[in-house]
Amino acid sequence: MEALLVHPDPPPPALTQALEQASYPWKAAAGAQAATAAEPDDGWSGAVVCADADPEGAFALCRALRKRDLPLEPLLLVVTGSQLGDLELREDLFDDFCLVPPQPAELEARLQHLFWRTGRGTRPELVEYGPLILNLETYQAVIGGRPLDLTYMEYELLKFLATHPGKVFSRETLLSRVWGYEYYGGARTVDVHVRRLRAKLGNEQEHLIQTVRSVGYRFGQSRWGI
Amino acid sequence: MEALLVHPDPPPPALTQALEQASYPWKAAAGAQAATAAEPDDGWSGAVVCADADPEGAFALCRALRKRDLPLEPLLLVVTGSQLGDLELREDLFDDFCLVPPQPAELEARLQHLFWRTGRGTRPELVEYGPLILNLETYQAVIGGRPLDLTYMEYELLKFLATHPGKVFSRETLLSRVWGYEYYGGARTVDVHVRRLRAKLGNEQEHLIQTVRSVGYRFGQSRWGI
DNA sequence: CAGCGTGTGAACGCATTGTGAACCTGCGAG
DNA sequence: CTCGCAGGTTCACAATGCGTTCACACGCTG
Repeated sequence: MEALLVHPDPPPPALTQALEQASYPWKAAAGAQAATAAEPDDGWSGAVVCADADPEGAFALCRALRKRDLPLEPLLLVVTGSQLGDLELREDLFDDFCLVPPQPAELEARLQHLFWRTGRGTRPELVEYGPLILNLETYQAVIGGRPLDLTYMEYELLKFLATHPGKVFSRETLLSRVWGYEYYGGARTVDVHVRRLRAKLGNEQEHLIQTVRSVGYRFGQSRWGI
Repeated sequence: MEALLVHPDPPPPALTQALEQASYPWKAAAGAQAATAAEPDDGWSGAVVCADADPEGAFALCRALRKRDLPLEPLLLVVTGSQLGDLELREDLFDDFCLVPPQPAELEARLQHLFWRTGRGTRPELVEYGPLILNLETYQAVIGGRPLDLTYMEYELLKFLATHPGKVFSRETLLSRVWGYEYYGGARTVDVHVRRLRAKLGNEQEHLIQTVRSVGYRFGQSRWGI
């Protein structure tokens, strides 16, 4: 996801903390010029403008962002309680607002709703490891840009392994954590699924799942290269 | 100015106090029926729904208000901090939200902004995805220029799926979000409606609704670019 | 009553999955 | 160096779980 434009530069700690906690990428900019200079190739995904310290500058920035060829949306304004009255004649400068200090959960919900409204969809939940990307919402997997057509159990197994990279799991552990039932008899089950996974990963990437003899399987590189 | 619809009946004192202070006229209603019964001749000017005491009832009311011939707008939801997570898949049920206890100044500013937005908002109210266009005002659907003759449930199901492209939904989720009741017994219902939808979409487009085995259904392709 | 929309149970077909057995491989013992 | 074996890989096949499809019942509306 592209970055959010955040004002001012540097932003107040409470705001950055809330953004980090909601795991939205962001870049700060002091003014309209800086915002244009630092803009990502695909454009800003939105803006969060904090108006408590320098209201004039903040509103000026909002106005500039709205006057561009492609008006920047969505724009979330952060204001103090005493500034609420100032919003009345500036309704066109923002899409939503919240009060200082911004609460992470509220900020996240507001951004979520704004992105939904502006049609950009939701931020996908991803599991990433090197060339592998698992999209937990769409149940799709991609390795090095190539989509993987995985069955349900394959996906679940890969998801479990990829969320604990480097760690070795015994077959029993995998059976109970991925399959969800107690192990009774079929350790081969894991082997075969690992094999099918490796086959679908392809020659290039099949080393991502390593066999640890007499122990189990590990996903990804161990720190020691073994 | 026409009255705001307020839920529940009676509303929490903090809410009424804030509304009085902001001098918005209002009437309380406990549910969808009461809301229809008490509706002014010119319709509600908007709604403020407080969800802290009875979330299920509140969301049901929102859904009902949105499903009317003329969906009620704007709709402001009042929630507790712990309910923020519940908003994620209900983005279509409200236009803005604020936290309990509602602060008069914030509530006034939010209502002000909502009225401004809906007053001059650009709202053809379209849902678009590739060749598919849903006109939420006229309840018509078009695929690749060809009009679709959908039944009510088919339209609702397609609308829900198309507003969350790429995301996989279980049958239970679809039942509770589209049908609006708790699942008891009929997962086949979803299958059959999906089948009827696919049939009407035609051979060309039926792939828009994909089956994710052991999980559910997905509309459209996921986007990896973001 | 006919027609339509909708929900539900049952039959069917097939992809997925689990399992046993054969085969391979690495490693230690002798 | 060779042998034996424990453990891993691969294969083939059967069972089962899941989705699709069909047929029908129910309720509503004209």
